[in-house]
Amino acid sequence: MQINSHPGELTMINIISQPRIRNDTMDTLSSRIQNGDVPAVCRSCEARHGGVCSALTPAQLVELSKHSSRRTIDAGTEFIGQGESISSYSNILKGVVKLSKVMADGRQQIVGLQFAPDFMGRPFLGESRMAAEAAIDTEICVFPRRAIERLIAETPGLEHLLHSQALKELDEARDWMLTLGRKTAQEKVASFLALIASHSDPEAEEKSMFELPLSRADIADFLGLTIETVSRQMTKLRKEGIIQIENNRHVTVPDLGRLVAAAGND
Amino acid sequence: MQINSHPGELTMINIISQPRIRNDTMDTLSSRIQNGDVPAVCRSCEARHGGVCSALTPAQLVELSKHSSRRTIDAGTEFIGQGESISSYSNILKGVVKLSKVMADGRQQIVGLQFAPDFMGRPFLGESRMAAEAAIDTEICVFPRRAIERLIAETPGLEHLLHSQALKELDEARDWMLTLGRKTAQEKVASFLALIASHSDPEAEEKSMFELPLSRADIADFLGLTIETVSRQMTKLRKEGIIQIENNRHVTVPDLGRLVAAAGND
DNA sequence: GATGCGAATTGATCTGCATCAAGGTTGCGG
DNA sequence: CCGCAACCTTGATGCAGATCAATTCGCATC
Repeated sequence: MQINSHPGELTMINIISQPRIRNDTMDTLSSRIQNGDVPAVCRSCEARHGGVCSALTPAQLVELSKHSSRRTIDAGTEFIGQGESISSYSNILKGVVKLSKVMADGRQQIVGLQFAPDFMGRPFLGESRMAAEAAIDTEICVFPRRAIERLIAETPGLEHLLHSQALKELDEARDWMLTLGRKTAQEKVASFLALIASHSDPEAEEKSMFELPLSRADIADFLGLTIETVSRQMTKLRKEGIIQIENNRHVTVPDLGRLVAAAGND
Repeated sequence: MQINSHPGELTMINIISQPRIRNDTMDTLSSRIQNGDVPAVCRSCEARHGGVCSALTPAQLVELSKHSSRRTIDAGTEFIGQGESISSYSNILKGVVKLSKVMADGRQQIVGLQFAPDFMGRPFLGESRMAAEAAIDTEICVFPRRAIERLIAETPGLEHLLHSQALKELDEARDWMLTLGRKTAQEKVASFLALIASHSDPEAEEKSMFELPLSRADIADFLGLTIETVSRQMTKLRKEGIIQIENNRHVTVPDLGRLVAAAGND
């Protein structure tokens, strides 16, 4: 296990003494929650609105926050191993996590990308069927397995929320199966870029600019290709004017429509 | 829509008058349910034990059975189209259903296989993101969308059951992503055979015999290959002694261990 | 700016699977 | 028993993407 905990940010208790950040906006968004009762740590937390915590009452938040802790995970560090037993769940607060499977001989496939404020963990199963690794610097809020499972049992809304997320991930996985099984290399790369664009800039209609959260090697593992093929297809898309590449990681898409067409989704 | 309804078997009401089948075994298995209160149609139904209905009380079963109907679907007929709006859910009672996605130019990928007593349908979403087609002759029990959603809201155990199935399907989809993205043609075919073997004969340790529920074309669409490649790899596996092929559809696996090794799962 | 190193690109060649093209098998209706 | 059609197998050839092999780029450190 290679979790990096920054001093003064590891536990909830330490964070409580920090100044609240962006509190005004949060209050606006969460008119239905009584902020006075919500733990201070949670008040500035994104996950309280989109993540698991949005299904909890203030009293439950208080209880859960006693057992949870924030962690910062550096890019490239694996924090759950394939086949490892699971003793905790977590919420992604910031960053991107890749879920991957490895074969005995080392062949690897990324089977999912998770963004904030996704919930991570496989409920009702003792061990992880894949590895989780931070693709870029990432912050998560970790809950002990026991606490979450108790909350699920007593809060139907929470199970509904996790069920919805599982269905969303299932839809994504099946979309990706079509990409892996039937698309050409160019379509695969375009599909990946379209996926990232839609996540980093959900309401963009035409133009989009973003930082790729994955290296070429990661992209290859996500698309079932090699690094070289990914690179060639990126240059091909660039020469066709569908994308512009600044710093290897920074991509501009002048016309999302053309990108989506190149991805084979017409 | 091409649903084939056999006269006398279409509605619950007609079935009520039929003799009960395998009633003794059923009673043994379901000691916790008062059979006297359970609708007669449901008493001989497999899905009452493994499927959605196992989470319902006898009173709920009675209510649901009033709105549900049995249907027989011939092999090869599509009964839900991609992008079609969903007005019902169903339980598979018998048979195999393939879920597939098609691209605009006709390329197709099977993204899931469902066996009895799986639940079919995408809760909380108005339209289907893929097509459903019977791979072999199949029987389903159809419930109106409204009825199921009402039951979910009032029965936490039902949502838990559907959540568990969604997680199971997600695990399967991700396993298949590894197969599609990183395995060779031979490993793909071996993986498919191993999958079918495990479904048709779950507790077999060494030897297994089964009927393939899919044609070569379907297998190709499931594996992201062509018919020809599937056929070649089947003969290759046969010549290597890993499988025996009787009638194109009937396969014998003398040593499951060797098959699993050929599938790349060591 | 020079140095060094991992990451990315680019080029040459190879190969696994697709594609194209015949046959062979099975089963059904006349 | 024959002929047709759907399905499967087998063979010959082509090509997309893998593999092998240099560069080149980006960026941090001195």
